[in-house]
Amino acid sequence: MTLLSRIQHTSQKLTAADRKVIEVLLGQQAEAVFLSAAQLAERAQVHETTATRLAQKLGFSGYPELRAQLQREVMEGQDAAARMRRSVSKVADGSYLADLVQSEISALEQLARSIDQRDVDTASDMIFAARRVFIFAQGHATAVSAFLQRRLDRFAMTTVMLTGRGRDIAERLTSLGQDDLVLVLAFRKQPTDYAAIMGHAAQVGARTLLISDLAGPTMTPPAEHLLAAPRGRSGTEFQTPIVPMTIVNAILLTIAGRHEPQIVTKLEELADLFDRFA
Amino acid sequence: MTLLSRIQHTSQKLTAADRKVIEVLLGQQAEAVFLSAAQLAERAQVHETTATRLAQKLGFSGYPELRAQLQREVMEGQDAAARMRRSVSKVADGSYLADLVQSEISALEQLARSIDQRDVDTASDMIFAARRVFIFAQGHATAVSAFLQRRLDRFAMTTVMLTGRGRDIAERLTSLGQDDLVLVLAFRKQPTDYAAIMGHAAQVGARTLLISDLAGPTMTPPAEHLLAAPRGRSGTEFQTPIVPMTIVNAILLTIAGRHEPQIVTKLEELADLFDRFA
DNA sequence: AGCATCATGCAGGATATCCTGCGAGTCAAC
DNA sequence: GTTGACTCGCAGGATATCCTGCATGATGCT
Repeated sequence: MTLLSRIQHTSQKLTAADRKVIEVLLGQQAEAVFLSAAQLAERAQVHETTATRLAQKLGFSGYPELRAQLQREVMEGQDAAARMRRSVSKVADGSYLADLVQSEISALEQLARSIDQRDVDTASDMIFAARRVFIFAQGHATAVSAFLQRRLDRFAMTTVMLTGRGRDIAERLTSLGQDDLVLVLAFRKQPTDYAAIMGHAAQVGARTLLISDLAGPTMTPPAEHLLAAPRGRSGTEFQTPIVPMTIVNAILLTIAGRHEPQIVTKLEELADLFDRFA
Repeated sequence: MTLLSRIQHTSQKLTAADRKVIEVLLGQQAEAVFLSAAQLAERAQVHETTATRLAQKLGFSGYPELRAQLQREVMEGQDAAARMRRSVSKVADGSYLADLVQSEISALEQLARSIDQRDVDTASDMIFAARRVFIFAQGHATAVSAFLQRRLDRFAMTTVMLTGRGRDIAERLTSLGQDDLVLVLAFRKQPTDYAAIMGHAAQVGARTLLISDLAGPTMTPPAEHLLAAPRGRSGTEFQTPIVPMTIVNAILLTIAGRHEPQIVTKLEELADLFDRFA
């Protein structure tokens, strides 16, 4: 039973003080969900007791239950995606494709909420300004890094892949200088060589950019700039590279958009090159 | 100071248990704002104490302060999300990220309409039944194929990558037999070697599967089974691998789901299962 | 192996939050 | 004016929530 219907159902027995409380409760829902009985009462200019008794009048065992109900309602109201997800999984059970699409969509919605365009701008500028871009990725992240590298090459940027282990990376890192950028793609947990690479970058004055998921903020040492968003299905381990892939695409689009003149001509030159080979 | 920046700033001092808590905190923000220290700790599978101490490490006087900070940020974030959703129509404000997310979402919705789960089932069975899977991909499709190969390897399947040009491919194709499957990832236009590969496969009796976009139906000779969906942003030069990537993920999920003792319907349960393979 | 350092869990106390018995005040009916 | 019904606030107890000292165990270094 919804809070509103409970209120209507009990409206005859409500006092003036009760109505004051309800006014705050419904009028400031977004904040009210966090308030204790005393805080709520203070906003409504009534005594704390009134809050407790109102909750009981409305059929709850006490104030905390009332608040929990309000929390549920507010969350559902705002999470339209959740509502959709429920109905879909109910209709199309056994359809992995439909389920997957649904969860990817909500992951993308979450992405838009997690990262601001300004952060993307910063990342784009860092890449565009770099003399060379060293891309570090391991495991599943290589799928994203391969894509990124191809695109940056198209933009006529110089990229260096850091894919192997220890030694291989160290060798390729020797030339790293202060005009270069180290771009790390890492998910789930901090890669073994992460600290060493970041440490070296800091030492030679290279800039650092980390694209990650929830593990991003915990990696140490921290990168100069971080783009991180949860990769779908909070709590579960099932995660696809869709979200980081989209982050990368947003960066690429931004580079293209903000530096259109240069990029476009590079692409045209490339088209000529292709023609000559074909 | 934002919670995220505090986490980054303190990342050196964070323990494994701390990270678990942070994962829940950020991954399930919407719900975490309501949880008590004990409830949060339970979700993160750590002791309540950890929550308290994490809050102090991050510079709060205690857990309640941390939660209050999270509440503030979530509330602001929701305002921001609402603002963004409202201004989605006018993309001119330079928010490439928001625009991109929006178009990816509609591309995914289109995908769910274009491909039926039964087609995914067929593809999954073909892959699972194959002795070896030969994966052919070129250009941007390699990003997807690399991902697919990694996953199939985790399923303990035998994969062979066909990536190079002409000669390289021919050499690796010599062993192709009738128990094998040729899986082609190709977008935009038919790759140069496509016809040769498909021809050879037909000759030796190998099965063929094509994952593609709008160009798929026009490729000749046709593959035995085709999974194709438009990749959004029709007409634009910039196309992302999100849709084919999601097709591949659906296939992988289906394989995992159909060949596991227990029949699982929920994606949550599948996630665990999938993780066991991954 | 031995030691130091640190992370983690436990137990108990401190605090915040909530509930309830009691009484003062208000109002209307008689 | 008295009574009764009701609202509201207070105070104290009950409970939930949180914090901290201590012990244990893990880890790493010498």
